[in-house]
Amino acid sequence: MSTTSTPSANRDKVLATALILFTRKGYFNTSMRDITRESGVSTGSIYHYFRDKEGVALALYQSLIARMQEEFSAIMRRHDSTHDQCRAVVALLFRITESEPEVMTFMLYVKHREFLPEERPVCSSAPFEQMRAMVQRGMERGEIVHCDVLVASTCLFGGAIRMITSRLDGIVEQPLAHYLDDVWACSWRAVAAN
Amino acid sequence: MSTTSTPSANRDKVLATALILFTRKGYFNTSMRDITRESGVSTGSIYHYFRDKEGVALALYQSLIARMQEEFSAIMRRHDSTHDQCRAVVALLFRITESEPEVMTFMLYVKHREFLPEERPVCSSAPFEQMRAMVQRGMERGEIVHCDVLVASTCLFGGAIRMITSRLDGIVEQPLAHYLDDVWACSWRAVAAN
DNA sequence: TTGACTAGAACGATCGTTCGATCTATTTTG
DNA sequence: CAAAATAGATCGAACGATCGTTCTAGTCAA
Repeated sequence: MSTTSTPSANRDKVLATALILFTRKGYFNTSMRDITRESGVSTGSIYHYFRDKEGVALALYQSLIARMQEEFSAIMRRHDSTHDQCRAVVALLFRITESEPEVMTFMLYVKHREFLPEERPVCSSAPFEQMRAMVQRGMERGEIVHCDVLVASTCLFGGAIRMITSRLDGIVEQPLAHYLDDVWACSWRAVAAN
Repeated sequence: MSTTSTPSANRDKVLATALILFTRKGYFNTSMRDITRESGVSTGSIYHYFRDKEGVALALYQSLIARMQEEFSAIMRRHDSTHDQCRAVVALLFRITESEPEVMTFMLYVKHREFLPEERPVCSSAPFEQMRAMVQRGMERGEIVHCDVLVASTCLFGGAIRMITSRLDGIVEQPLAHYLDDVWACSWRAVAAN
């Protein structure tokens, strides 16, 4: 099967399937046989593209991190003030949570340490550092109250991020867009300079 | 029947060992053999006290939830205003994070759904509902700005909770007590009525 | 004697991974 | 240009390791 249209079509199929299964059932509850069955790609092919099961998870993780990093960079280019940048970040995260919940689940809600022991925690990945950089700059500009950068960015984004995990948990019933204005009002008030 | 339990020392030893191993290596990376080796309790004894591996995790989870529920109830009894209650909650969580990081890790940072599929998510467990109840009451009293209760409690505690997970991740280097005042200032400002 | 508890060898299932065979498309050779 | 050679993909049966759990036997207190 799978008349190779592009050489790496199967590679992408494996990654897409892994994202679904890893987020739905968890990494350890997903066997390689599950991935071959759901993706239609044979064991041999998977091991041709990836070193092992961990390699699949790693490739997935890095591709999602990279994507997020690009989107954040675009936001930083598009908006000037820290206020607008950070609000755009929250809006983006809310949007992705609704349209691609698996992506958000894998980024925020999966405990990577358990199956990617080499990898640093998500919180120290590039996108999170970009968020801290925005806050840092906002502090220098006087937009954000002067205090520890870690504290400020944690408080600024903490509410929104917990809102996302609550939504992924099914605690929040309405689409996140419905809460965006309220959440942002609270979040910004927490760190606004005046 | 059910005589007042003089709970077997071995049962507690298993739970204590499981807490350490589950949080250090993860549930799926911890084998029953690991638990027998580290606890010194034989396989047969473990299966005498617990139905299966999941039963160990479940007992652990429920005991920690119950303990937290009690501590929160004590806080609600001890303090009057919502402001003081919620601040005491954050202070307590920060304190536990430092003195018993495994407890906090297991409560906040472990993805229970993967090995306790029957259990509801942490966010809808009793302690989290207590937190929401405090906020609700604060809103009725006029201490907290009137908006969706879920939004308010998420924003009020979101920063602190993310601070905890960051600390558990090793991103935050100072003991959490060092940040308590700043974090609480931000958190309360996010939802304070005036 | 009974029943709660301890012990650890053994079992069956399942897992991640390997391996040799086969197919296909591209490149090299005669 | 045709044929042969090479390299990249694909496939799935089979392997060895490890897992959670069971089972039988034994201990000890009441």
